[in-house]
Amino acid sequence: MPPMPIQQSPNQNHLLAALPAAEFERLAPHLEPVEMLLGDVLYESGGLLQHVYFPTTAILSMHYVMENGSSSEIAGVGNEGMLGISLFMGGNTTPSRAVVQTGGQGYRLKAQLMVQEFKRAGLMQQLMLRYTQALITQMSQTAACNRHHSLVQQLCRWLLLTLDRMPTNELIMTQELVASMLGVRREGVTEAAGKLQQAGVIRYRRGHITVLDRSGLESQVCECYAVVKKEFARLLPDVRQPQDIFLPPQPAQGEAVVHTIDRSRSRK
Amino acid sequence: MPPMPIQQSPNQNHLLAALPAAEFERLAPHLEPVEMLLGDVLYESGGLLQHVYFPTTAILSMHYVMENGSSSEIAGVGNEGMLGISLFMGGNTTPSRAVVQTGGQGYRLKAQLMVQEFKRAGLMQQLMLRYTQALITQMSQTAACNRHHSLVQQLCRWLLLTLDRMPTNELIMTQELVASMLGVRREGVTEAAGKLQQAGVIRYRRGHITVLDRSGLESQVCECYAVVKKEFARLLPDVRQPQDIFLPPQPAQGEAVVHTIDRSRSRK
DNA sequence: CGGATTATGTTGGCTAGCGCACATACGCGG
DNA sequence: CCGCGTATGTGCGCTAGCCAACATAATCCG
Repeated sequence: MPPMPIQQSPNQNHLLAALPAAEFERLAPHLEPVEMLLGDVLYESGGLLQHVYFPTTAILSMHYVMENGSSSEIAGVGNEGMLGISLFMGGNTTPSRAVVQTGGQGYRLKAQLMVQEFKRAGLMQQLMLRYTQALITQMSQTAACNRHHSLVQQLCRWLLLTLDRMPTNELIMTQELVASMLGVRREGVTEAAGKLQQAGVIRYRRGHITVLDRSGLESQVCECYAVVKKEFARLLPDVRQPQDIFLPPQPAQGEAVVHTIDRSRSRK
Repeated sequence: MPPMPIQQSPNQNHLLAALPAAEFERLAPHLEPVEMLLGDVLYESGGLLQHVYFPTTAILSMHYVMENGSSSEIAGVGNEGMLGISLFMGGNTTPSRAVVQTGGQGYRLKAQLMVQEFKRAGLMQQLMLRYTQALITQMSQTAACNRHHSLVQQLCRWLLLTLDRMPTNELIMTQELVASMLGVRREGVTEAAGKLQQAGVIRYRRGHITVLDRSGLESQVCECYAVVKKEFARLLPDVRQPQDIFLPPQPAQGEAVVHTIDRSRSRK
């Protein structure tokens, strides 16, 4: 069937929704609704950014492709955020590329208008900067997670983050694709997903992954998911939050820390 | 011997040096020279930022410490950059901690003054945002590198990045410390460093690592180093660049590494 | 309906890096 | 100049995840 033009509204994107009326009105006429298909490349590595994107139902993904062909996701962008921060950060390009991870809708805004609005130094600017800060947390957490946690844990993290950006609990996505997101082999994903299916947490068939038991994911995921969620909640509190946020027993921030650089990685 | 008060000047920091005269003059009276000792913790995870730091001879490091005690460097900050971006990005804290990786001098600026200056939306702001963008590249490249490259390659990358921030070619640093930076075992570093020493590229003794042959490092390092360097050069071209820059076949010059520090919270 | 395409399952061998448990030796401080 | 504290060297078993080469099966499409 043809892609039916589903109704969407800009305020399905949390950042747009959080804009004060005045700023929103100024932008609204220029928000161009776009349909994005799975696999579409929105930014090529090193290319100039023509638009910024505010997904509503689509999910986007920033990638880095290495010389040897392997790739890793750097960060994902759903209706909680936007794609194209490097525009107002000063470079007009990024060394990463951006692709559509889940087909759907969104809005885009011409680069020049975005920069213009940013330079007004209003709430829009503040919002964008805070979002960027949250994105930085997500990226650095991913770096640490890549290093220290198992594939299954990382898969759980990725599924939860993706789930939070979705209206349903079914991802349209091959294991191959998931593998390229996590930067691992497809077989590795098959194995990890197999374990989760065995545990009754997910079910999958050709190109579809359905989450049956969200709390099952939460019980296996590493701390990284909660850290990212918490930081988003802290930085963008006024922004509508996904239904259920996973925040374990965590009492407060300001944990017991050692005084010098951690020298005993094996101290449990 | 006592730590002799070595002469330093704010323009030894590339970001400060790149400020237009007017903005620099405004800030100068408030730049407070500080001596930072190896191991000092400038920001604790989740703590409030009291100052931003502009290293001149010191090298700082942003870390993330995981629940199981293992840790990874997220980004380093030397005289090419500053510590404390989350201040003007909107959060007043970061989930990461910042420590002194190489003792030395620098300047710090009270948080409030920094924010004030940033809000003037002058060149200072632009500079800070560009720096942040470069930092993002460094972080995401690290994430990908963690995933796809060997320990030796990563060690080379780290050594080169650190070298670029140093006046000499000798790091005061134990293998244990390097290990905690890279997020690997100490024994792994011993092995990797052993290989490099065997190849005549470095020499080390108890707590000292001397780089004998920079080009040797460059020939073994992965692409990640060049990507980061190139991005810094692109985003901060007006900023004074370190002496020798590694950019293989590339015509353009490029170099500048970013780091941020703040010792406000725990001072020994 | 049937064949081509593509996603997933499986297997075996391989290696990097982990964890642990030491041995050794450097060099600072008394 | 001696000695202890700590940085470094090594060895061994182990495991996660890699690489390659398939077998099987679901879906698309003619």
